[in-house]
Amino acid sequence: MSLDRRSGCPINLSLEVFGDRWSLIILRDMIFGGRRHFRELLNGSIEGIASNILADRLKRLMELGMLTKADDPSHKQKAIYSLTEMAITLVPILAHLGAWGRVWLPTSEELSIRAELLEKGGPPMWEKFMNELRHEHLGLPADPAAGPSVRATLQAAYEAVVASKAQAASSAA
Amino acid sequence: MSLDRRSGCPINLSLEVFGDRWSLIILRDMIFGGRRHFRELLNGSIEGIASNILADRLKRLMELGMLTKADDPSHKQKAIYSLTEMAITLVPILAHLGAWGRVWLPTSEELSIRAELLEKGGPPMWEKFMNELRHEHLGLPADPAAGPSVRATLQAAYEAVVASKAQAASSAA
DNA sequence: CTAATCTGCTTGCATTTTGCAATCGGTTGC
DNA sequence: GCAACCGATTGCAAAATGCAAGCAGATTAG
Repeated sequence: MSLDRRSGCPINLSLEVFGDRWSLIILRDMIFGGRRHFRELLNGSIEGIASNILADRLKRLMELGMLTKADDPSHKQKAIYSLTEMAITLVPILAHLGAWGRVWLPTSEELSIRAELLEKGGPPMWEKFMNELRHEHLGLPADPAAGPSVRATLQAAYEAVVASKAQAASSAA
Repeated sequence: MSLDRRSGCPINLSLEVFGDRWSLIILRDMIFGGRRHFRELLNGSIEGIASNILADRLKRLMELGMLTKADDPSHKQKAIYSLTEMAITLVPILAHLGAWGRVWLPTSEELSIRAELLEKGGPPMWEKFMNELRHEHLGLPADPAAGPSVRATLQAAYEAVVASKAQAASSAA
């Protein structure tokens, strides 16, 4: 379940890590959606991952060093998954990927608003976001002068688009 | 053979385009290796793609608008594949992907030197490279004051590492 | 106390995708 | 003429994926 190592090319090896249909989706939901539990990931992703695939990918991502797993102290049956630094440094790649997809692919408006804001925010916003993730997942100290979190900002923008679309739909009816 | 459209999320849609083990490898070989013909791609990639998979992916990438195909005027049986603007704008993503892989994965030295230079060159180098690709693949005018091509620069660095490794091996024997 | 619900998975099975090797009809260089 | 090369295609085995159901233990609502 580790790397095949078809070649030592950095692009090839990166593809061996998340060049499948689900690994990066899981990481996206953890990073941007703040999901930490199995069921949250299972029911939360709009693409509808199957539970056996999710279990397999979580295991694989742990073996590759992208995730860690711990007991949730509040619930003896809950496992809590955390991003490692290796996964947190994917943020710029996800930002670029979102920006590219927004330009060239038939994205939906409400789901691309986050990508748009993240692109406009640029590297400074990505750095701030990565520091917030380090705080949440690695226990590093939070920036005391931080203001609203990047995730909350993106989420608020998403909800505003959803609300304005609902408004437009109801006034049309 | 077009997009499944599991969701309208930009990251998801990007993954549906090149979130498999081969599509991005083919694009890498066209972009960085300058390959334009079926056989070049078949025999050129160190990962060893199978001919049926290559044929399938070329077809798929054409349907998605990432590649075009034309007759090679010098040979009635040769087809020449070209990158579209959509594919050329992947250069920054490939650069980030290479940089990430170089940090976190067991890359080989000779194959990661290109990623290192591309990372050091930053956005200005990426832009120059993209313009060179636009000249090669889209027929846009070349920058008259350009100097050596980015691809040639990267290739020379790769060959220098290979040569120095061969030197070290022979002096050890 | 008890029943329903929730927890992170696992199992069995059908379908789809991939990988491998051989091959094809046509073109080209010698 | 003939070997090498062109972009594929075919047949088949192996692996990955998708789907629905189920599992044992923990928790919670009534």
